Amino acid sequence: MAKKIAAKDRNVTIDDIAKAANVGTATVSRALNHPELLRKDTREAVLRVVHELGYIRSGAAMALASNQTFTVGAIIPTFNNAIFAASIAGFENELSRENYTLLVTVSNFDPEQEIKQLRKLLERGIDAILLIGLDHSEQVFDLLERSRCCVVSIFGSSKQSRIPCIGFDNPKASEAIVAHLVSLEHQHIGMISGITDGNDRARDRKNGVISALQTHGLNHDPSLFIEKHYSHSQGRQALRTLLDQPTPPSAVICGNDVLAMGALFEANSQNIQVPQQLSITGFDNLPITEHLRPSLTTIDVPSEKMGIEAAKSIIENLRSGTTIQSKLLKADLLIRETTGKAAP
Amino acid sequence: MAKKIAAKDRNVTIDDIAKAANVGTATVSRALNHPELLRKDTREAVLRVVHELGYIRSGAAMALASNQTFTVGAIIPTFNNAIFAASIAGFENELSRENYTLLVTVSNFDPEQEIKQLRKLLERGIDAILLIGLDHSEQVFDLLERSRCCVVSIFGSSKQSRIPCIGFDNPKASEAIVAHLVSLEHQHIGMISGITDGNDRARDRKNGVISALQTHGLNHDPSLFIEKHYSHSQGRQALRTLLDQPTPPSAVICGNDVLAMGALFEANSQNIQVPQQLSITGFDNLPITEHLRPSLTTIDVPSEKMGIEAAKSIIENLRSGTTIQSKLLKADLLIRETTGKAAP
DNA sequence: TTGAAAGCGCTAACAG
DNA sequence: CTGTTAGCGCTTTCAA
Repeated sequence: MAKKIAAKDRNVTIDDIAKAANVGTATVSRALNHPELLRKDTREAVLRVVHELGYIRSGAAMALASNQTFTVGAIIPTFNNAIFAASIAGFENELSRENYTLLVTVSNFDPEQEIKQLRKLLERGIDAILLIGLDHSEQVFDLLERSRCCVVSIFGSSKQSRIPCIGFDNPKASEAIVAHLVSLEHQHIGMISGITDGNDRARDRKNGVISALQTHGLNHDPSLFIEKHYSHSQGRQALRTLLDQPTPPSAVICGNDVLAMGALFEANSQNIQVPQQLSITGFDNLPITEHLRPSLTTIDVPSEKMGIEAAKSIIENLRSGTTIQSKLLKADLLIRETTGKAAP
Repeated sequence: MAKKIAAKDRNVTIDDIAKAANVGTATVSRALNHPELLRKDTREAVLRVVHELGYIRSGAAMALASNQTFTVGAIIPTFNNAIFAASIAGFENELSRENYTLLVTVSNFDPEQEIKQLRKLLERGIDAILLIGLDHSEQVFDLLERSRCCVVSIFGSSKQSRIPCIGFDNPKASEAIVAHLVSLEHQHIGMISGITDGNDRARDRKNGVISALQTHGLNHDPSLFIEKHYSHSQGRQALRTLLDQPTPPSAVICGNDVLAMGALFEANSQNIQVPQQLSITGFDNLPITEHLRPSLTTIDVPSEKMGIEAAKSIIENLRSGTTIQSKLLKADLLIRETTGKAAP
């Protein structure tokens, strides 16, 4: 009796299907994975039983036997920035269409966390993994190599990355911003950058600005370059600091849109006219930035597209073993209302 | 030769460890899962070898043998709304701390998609699952029941849900909004609601408004109630429609902050003074809403907290089999600057 | 405290 | 075209 309950309680397995359909387990497996190998009636008979019994395959058993999980991992710095959400959305959507599932973890911009999360993902079993940017600890590269797991990185811009990278040219984008501001006759340019330590994107953006400044024969005043964590309030605070300088900047370049919005909100609060008294630029083109008043001049980062392309590359690699090619997408300057002629 | 390469190419398994450490596989397993059962020196010896060989356990094999995956699934409507991102962030964070991993999929507000995704998650193998809201197709409940998978839903407010639910009282929040507007002497109140079909949260919020209107003896004018998909532009468009009515509302209640921001942006564009000429309310309290000018009056939805609580309940259930208790968190009205006295 | 060995449910040779 | 069967790498009795 107890036994019977236990038996009923057990999940339906491939053996149950095989028995009920009067075929071997291999045939059931084929009906599900390689239907074209079966005679039409056998296939249909098996599939009918599968439906009748509400059979759900065991991913664990499949993974163990076939050595693939149809699962792809991702480690993102945070969920609290719409830019990563957009990439993950594109990534998930594309994976899902090909019947892959997404395992997501968050590193909180912490290298140690990233190692831990990677180890966990590898242990769980993944066929491929998505990483953000190019700055990763040696252990990460090590684990990746030893596990021979397919990897793709997005958001980065290095041409000589150790892992395939679908990104865009961060420094070039920075240069476009500087060129734009210079064309508006700004001479005194400041920057609210993200924390550059361990963050290649933030570093690339900042260095791009600095080198462009030099290119245009402008002075790079370190006291006008502030690094902040990405948040509205940090952006606000940074702008306050900048405005407190002996000679405040006439234009502020921000490391991303969140910081830029913070700066813009602060300017609003202080009744500083943007762009008449102060120009502000962002980076990312979050959906909301076009609706702000004034709307934000920013870089149109292809966040969703990077996710989609990354997924496509991964799937192709998994299917046919083609090595993944790095790709540089374009990220154009979007001139909107927060930038204007420098006050005389 | 080829054989040797193949051998080297193979992943390190528990057998390799057992052999290298001169113990049985059971001992290795114990060293990793129940270290307290081993003598100190045996344990340490095994662990040393584990590190030396860079051993990574096979999640598939573990799952197959132990019938648990240490993986939890989640199906969210979309990544394109910071509110879900916040919940997922809290959820992931909490799971991660207990060494669980998160499998995320997106339904795009489509019941068919949800079924497909659930089936996929179940097949991949999950120990528990997080769902948004209480509206789910019969098949979802069916699958859940048959798989005996631990479930929790967040964001919903029904007291008599079929699945445990960690949410808040949506109708009550709506009532608070109406009461607030009434106290400001608004008599002509409109609403830009989310699409209510298949969305219990949107429905609860809308119905909450309608019934509160009645409670306060106000007329519910259906032409002032519009349903829109959640996006800034839909919010803008809806406000335009509302303002085109013969007698436009003096206050507009929005189904969420995204719609509210859209309405606010539209009002800004049309140079309509908020709140002097028009009051607007949101729902969710997205981080950005406090920085807008005017800042948005909205409902402080405990999005992250719901994620955290859900994760805690799940983990407790998985560990000790305690059934999950539904919980109603509070979601208070946050009176900010977009609401004011009705124009006379 | 440890080891041997029987599965877990599926895939993929191999054989027919 | 289909069935038999040997694993996949781990957990977990059961015995020692």
